[in-house]
Amino acid sequence: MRIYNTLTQKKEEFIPFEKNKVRMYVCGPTVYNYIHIGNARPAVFFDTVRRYFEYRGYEVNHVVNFTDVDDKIINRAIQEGASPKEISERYIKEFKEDMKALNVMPASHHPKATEEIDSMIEMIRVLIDKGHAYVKNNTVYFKTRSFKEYGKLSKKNIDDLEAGARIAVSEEKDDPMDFVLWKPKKEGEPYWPSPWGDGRPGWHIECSVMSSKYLGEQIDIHGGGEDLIFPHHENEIAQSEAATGVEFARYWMHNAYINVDNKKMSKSEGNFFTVRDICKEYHGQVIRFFILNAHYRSPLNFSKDLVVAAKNSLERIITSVRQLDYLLKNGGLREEGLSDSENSILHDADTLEDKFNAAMEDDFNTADAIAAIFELVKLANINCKAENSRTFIEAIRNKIVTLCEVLGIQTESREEIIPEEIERLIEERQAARKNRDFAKADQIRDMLLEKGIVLEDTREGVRWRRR
RNA sequence: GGCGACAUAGCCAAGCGGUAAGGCACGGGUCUGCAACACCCUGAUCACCAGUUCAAAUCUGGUUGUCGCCUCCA
Repeated sequence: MRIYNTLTQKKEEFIPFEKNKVRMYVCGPTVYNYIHIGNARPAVFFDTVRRYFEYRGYEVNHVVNFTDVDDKIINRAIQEGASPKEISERYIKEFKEDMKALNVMPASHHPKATEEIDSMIEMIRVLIDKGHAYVKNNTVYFKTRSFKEYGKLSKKNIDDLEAGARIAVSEEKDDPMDFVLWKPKKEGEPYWPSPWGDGRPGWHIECSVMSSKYLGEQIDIHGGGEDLIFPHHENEIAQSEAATGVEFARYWMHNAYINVDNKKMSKSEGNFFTVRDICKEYHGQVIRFFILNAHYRSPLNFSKDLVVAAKNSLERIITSVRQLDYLLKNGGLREEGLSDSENSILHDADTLEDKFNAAMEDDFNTADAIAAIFELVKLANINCKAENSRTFIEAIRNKIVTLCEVLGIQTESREEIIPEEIERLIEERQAARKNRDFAKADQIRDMLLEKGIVLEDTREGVRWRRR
């Protein structure tokens, strides 16, 4: 298994701290709004990473935090006349709903920043004790220059940063690059007591703390969007390694953005599409498929046309599985074992499975993995007939379904039982067709189409599906 | 100014030194009463220039263009 590590800018062999176990932390959302399609990318991608590891027999401890105290949440609360807690709780709920639509499994742990304040205070205290942080006016700052390796992830050096700094230099800080670990309370904002006065934690300290609490001081993989590299992840490294003295995370994985018109999409730009809105028109599976169809480190453009293309593309896989299910149910398949030619085809299918695995082993090349699935689909479409053996059809079908499932793509027919009404109409239409009463046959087909039922006359009989 | 990424057929997208995966769309055909599904056929020398090499989309240098980080942000 090879993973591209932002830290070394190279693909590296994955060697976990503990054999067959993966400790993975992925920065989660600040919960003040519905998530947009760009936020969906890391969620879907790292969920796929987790699924792949599990498929390969690893035990994955996957942590995704909720940043539930933050300026944006507070602003939103003021706007809506609600409390920050109401806002964050509402959007945590909505986030989980979107995850469900995208078929993203709940993480092993979903810690909330506001429930980990004690641990944050503890870590800040350690940093002060070790001389990596200082207090001024009830504010605690991290002393960036005290951490010699600062900049090792983002490949920046402090002097360059200061030269190009665009922020007004706070006269309070010893150095412009120092960042806040604890900030004092402001009127009307949530606060917690601390040795440095009432206040709340800075953003970066949250992740350092939640990561070490749920995964230990050292983790295998730390993930997130590439915009988090600096300053967020750089600061996390500084805090964690300054506090513990050991390497924080071995593999840093960052996904590229989803763009609109080749421009970054972000909440602050306002050029974004929420997952919720897209799901009104397209199944969450389509979005998931759209995301996985490109390599996670390549920028991906979003547009309706591209989603439609993804939908049609995914439909091809689903149709194939539906046909196989149809054969298994209605095909009158041979019950004896495999013929020589079937064995040979199954061998080809195994080769494609190997291709799928090799693609995933190579830094999670989901695009290549999907290509392997399509080749498998073609193999099935060409070779799977009613004359085949049940064992054969089942083997092919299960292979496609399993590989799709590794990517979190569901192919199972949603409806197993044909409602009697539809079944009756299909029979009626078949009778009409037999009598060459095509007008009546078409009338029934149109009627069902209006109800969202598409009929397909195959050699093995009539198949139907929902639009 | 510093750091980084990218440029492959109409579109999306793999490729990581050995002679261009896969998908969508278009067109032609087979199947079908018609349709849908499926199948077959059809398409690129990889932004440009120079170099390294027996061999480059893949390595090096340069040019052009696009984007991102350096400020909350997936």
